[in-house]
Amino acid sequence: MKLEHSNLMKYSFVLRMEKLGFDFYNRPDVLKIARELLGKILTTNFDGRITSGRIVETEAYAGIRDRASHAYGGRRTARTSIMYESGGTAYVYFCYGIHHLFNVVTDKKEIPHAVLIRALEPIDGIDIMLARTNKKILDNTITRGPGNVSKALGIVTSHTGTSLLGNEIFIAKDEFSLKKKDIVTSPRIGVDYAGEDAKLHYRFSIKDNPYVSGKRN
DNA sequence: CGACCGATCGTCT
DNA sequence: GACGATCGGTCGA
Repeated sequence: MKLEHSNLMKYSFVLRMEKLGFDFYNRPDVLKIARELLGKILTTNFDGRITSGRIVETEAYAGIRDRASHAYGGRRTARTSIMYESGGTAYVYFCYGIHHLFNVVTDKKEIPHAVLIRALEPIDGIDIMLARTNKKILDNTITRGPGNVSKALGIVTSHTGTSLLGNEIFIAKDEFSLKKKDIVTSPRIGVDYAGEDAKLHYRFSIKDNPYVSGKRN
């Protein structure tokens, strides 16, 4: 696939950045937080290797009442216990034997809400991302889908439990903002096992952004 | 395009 | 022992 650079990079500029703090994450409405995370900048800095991208797709997982959530019914295992930490913690788990999926834990301690980061538009460290993903040229698959996001940013399951208030993995806001009409909601991907909850519009994405996963926005 | 399929392994039952 | 909060490739219309 060949794309014009200008078409591929719609939101790759950065204005004044400010790291999101404890108060952003420790709020009860996970749907609101998932929506607000659109347009924010996710950065990883592992040994000075900095990669970042603007978040263009998220999914909310609403704790013990949500059949699609790993914490449904209050389920608490060695893996999912991280979800019960306070907001602003990374929950990373291994999926399908291949992918490391990155989630942001939200709400106060003991309330296991989380937001899955599903897609980014790359900003910094594109050369590093290309190396990590074994790609030669930049296209819109490099950070499209949650498995690819983690691969490009170097996030693996050992990062589960990392505080997002630190300097290794964090999310920042800048002066970028979205209008309501720029945000699309839809059912979550790959949660057919969740019965009625699979139909909920808990997925949020930026309209027409080429990095959003799935078929057509 | 859409449907299908194989890869691959940690986690939980 | 079964099953994924996935991805990328292939095949056929």
